[in-house]
Amino acid sequence: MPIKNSFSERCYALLKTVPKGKVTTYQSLAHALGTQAYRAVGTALHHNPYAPNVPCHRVVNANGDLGGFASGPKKKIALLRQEGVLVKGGKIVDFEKKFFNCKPFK
DNA sequence: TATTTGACCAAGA
DNA sequence: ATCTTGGCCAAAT
Repeated sequence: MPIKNSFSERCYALLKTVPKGKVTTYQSLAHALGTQAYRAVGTALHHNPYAPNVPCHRVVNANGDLGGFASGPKKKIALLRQEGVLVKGGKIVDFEKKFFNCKPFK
């Protein structure tokens, strides 16, 4: 019973569309999904049942801060670094350049 | 069904 | 600049 049309599933689907080397925000994801539930997005990603399949490390806070990560912030920084996104002092370097605004999800 | 919680955000002090 | 407060909405209990 694979296909579940829950809010979380939509988050993952949309998140998979974020290109490598870019980051998005919880707010952008939620807004693209047609809701204001930034927090619900965070909750969904924390569960993260599609672990490596979904690039949950590309999601950061709207103010350019690193945000959270289930396996610890170090891991998240390392993954971002591999994709060319640098993190300094818990902040995304050149956040505005790396930011990817999600398009509305059908 | 109701209450609580959370990988958030924005505004105020 | 930091800290507190209120608000948003889905998922878990």
